[in-house]
Amino acid sequence: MPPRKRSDAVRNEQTLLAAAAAVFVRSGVDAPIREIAAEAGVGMGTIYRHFPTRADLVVAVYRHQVESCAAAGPELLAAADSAFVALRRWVDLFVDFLVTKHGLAQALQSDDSGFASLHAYFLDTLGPVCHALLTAAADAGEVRGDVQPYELMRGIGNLCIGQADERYDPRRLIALLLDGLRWT
Amino acid sequence: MPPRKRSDAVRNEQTLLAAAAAVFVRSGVDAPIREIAAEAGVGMGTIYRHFPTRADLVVAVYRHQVESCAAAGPELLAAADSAFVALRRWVDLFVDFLVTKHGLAQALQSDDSGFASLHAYFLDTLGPVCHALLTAAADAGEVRGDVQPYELMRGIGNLCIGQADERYDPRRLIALLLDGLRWT
DNA sequence: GAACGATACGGAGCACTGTTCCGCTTTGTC
DNA sequence: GACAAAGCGGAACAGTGCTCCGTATCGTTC
Repeated sequence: MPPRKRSDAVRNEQTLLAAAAAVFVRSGVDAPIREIAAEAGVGMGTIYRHFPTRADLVVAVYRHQVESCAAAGPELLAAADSAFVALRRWVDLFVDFLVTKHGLAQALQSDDSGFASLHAYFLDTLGPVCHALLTAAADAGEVRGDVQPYELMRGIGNLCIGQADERYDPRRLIALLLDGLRWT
Repeated sequence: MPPRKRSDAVRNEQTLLAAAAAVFVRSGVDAPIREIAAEAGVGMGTIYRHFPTRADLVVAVYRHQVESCAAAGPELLAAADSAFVALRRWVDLFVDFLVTKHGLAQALQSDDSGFASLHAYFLDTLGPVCHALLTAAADAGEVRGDVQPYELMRGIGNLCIGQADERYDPRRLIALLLDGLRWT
């Protein structure tokens, strides 16, 4: 069996998660590693030891929220009158999550190697949920059946990139996209 | 009247444009300034003197193509049977332009100060064209009338971000978006 | 074609960031 | 208390944007 972790390591990991969460809010998920290290009061080596890539840190910080979003999918499907409504509500949750995390949508598309596994994590966790909603809506004849979960999620993520202002509300365009999904 | 420009300055500006075009193809519009300088065989100071910000260089390299895209708008409107078809064709041109310039769509959304004026240039040049197409289609009752050119262009630009592959074709989602535009 | 002021050039230098690496410290155990 | 293993800190290196100024080149004037 693996040896128990040292108490200082456990403590530092928690400290780091809290610090990263605070810094992400303040400076976005692209914040300099040094800034997170300073916020946590640890050295940079400590961050890299616990979270070898930036994606690991981002995933750790947002894991609960992502999983909660994943869990909401089946619930919405069971509760809503139509599968399309469930899909729309789930997309709302997804969008709410993305737009409140500065730079996260951008990071999801970044080809920066430090973010490589972020893409994969989101896809693995939320992809099946999106697939279920999409399939249900397609089976009910509420949306066309030739759209894949991957492209829908990526499209939605892309539409969330950039600072929203009074001239650009990602939700408006995403609503348009979902309308386009329906039989024409 | 302003004094004539020095011949070496004129020559260098042309050399730089050619070099930048080549490097943008190879390494994207985010390529290091040093790489462009090396390609052109000039010092970095020379680049910054001619093109103070990266956006200036990008605009200079792509000016002709952007203007040609802008010019196509009215022509398509005059030639096509319906305003919606004209809009769709124009969007195709816009998308073709964006997806063939690695990193350009990303740059358009970047809040990096070096790209700040790029956004403005695209908006100034293509915004009115998009507005005309959108208005014509709305007047013909072919699309809803509550969508602004800015949000449409930005949405399309966003959908073009990231490497297209067999799982993600920006054109598919943009077609969906345009379909959503017709929904009343 | 020589001299000269204006213009432009080159690249060293600074600031900032990601990432690695290794000597030092802390922890848990005996 | 002593010891090995685990963990820590931050100096150091590499890549990049951008500035600044000594030097080189150009165009003009005589």
